[in-house]
Amino acid sequence: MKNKNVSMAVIRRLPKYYRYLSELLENDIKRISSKELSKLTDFTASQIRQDLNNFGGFGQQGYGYNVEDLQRELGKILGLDKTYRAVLIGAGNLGQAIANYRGFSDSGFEILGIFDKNPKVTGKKLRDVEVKAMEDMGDFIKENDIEIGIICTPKEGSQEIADTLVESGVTGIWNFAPADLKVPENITVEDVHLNESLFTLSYLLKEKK
Amino acid sequence: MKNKNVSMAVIRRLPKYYRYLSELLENDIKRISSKELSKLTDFTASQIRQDLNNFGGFGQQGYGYNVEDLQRELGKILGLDKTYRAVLIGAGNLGQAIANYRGFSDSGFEILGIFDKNPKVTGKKLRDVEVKAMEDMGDFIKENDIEIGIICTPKEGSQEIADTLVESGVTGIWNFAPADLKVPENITVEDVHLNESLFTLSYLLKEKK
DNA sequence: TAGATTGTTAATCGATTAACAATC
DNA sequence: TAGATTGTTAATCGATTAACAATC
Repeated sequence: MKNKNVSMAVIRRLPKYYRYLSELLENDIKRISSKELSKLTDFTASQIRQDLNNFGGFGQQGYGYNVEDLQRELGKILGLDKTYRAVLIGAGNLGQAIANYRGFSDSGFEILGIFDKNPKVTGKKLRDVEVKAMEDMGDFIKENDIEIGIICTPKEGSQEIADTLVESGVTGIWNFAPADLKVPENITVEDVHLNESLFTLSYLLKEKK
Repeated sequence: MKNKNVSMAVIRRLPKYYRYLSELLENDIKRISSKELSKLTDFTASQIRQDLNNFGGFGQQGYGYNVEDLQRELGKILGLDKTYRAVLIGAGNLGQAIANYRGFSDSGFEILGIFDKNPKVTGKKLRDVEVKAMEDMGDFIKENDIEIGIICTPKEGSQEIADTLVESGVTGIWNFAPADLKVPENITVEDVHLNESLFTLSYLLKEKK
């Protein structure tokens, strides 16, 4: 698999390919050309072929791509064939929403521990997982081989939480706190900055006037 | 204000500038150079100057930028000086989290109506707003001059909801459903595709091994 | 004034699009 | 086989970085 130096632009398009291929599969469509996939995704056919060829030659001249094969291969490329062990920090509104989000466990992400610093919340259960105190997090991560931390706290304290996660052995962080976390370069952080998304919407609304 | 044809890449950096400038302002820092801002944001100083100059010459040679002025100007550029009237559709986990999210009303977004198709949910209150039946949405939007619709439903039905929103006069959609909504080109859609973010994290984790 | 730093033009880099030979 | 469509190279486009004159 020749997947060296794939640009972030390409990587962020992969989930969309995967989504449409999964839809096609559900609808029992067997084959698709880059041209047809272009209509669905709004990427150009040329770009689609370029993107896919970063990972291998999945198509066939004169035919196109086999939907089932390509979907499965993209799933592998995205790492969806494996399961990840995760903890979630911050059992507020957003944390609860993420913990209860089904699409999440469906994609192979298991939330094994939930932590909150608020004693009023600890002890409660979310999806069969009891909310524990922040102090217990480090040991829990080590004992349970946790790979991913999901930060659903306010920005205050988020850096300290990230530090603890990294010290305890987590390699990836899904960060919903509106802050840029500083982590060693071997650690992956994927941000979901709702504020920034909202501000972008605000800007675009104003411009369209 | 010479803000024609500003690229999306630039626009998506603006909220980050705004966030750091707001932090500097809180810490009573009066001035900042592009070089210093570069250290905070991890964008290059050159890029920062280019970006800002899309909207005007906010700096002063030999001095840098006045934090308070620049923060205020960026707020205006992002449209944060105005309030937006919004409705939210889908009072599930995520919908509740968004409805209760404070940073949201703080940024000038008011959720005036919440709608759900589930009769078990309608009638309940979220943040003083009663959840209404889907059928009432169109009229509510027209009567209350709603500008923004926030879609927090599953992908099933999300396109129909978008259609109703647009028909009723909404001009912007904040979309959390994992689908690409088809809307007329004068309508703005800002997507938050949690699935795609998660898949990207999954991919990156696998690569770092 | 001298030093610092902007605003802006020019150079570079990277990503997208176009073209087409290979081939199913 | 003829038609279709890929994989891949070359051309174009756009975004980032570098450089520096203007100027506070």
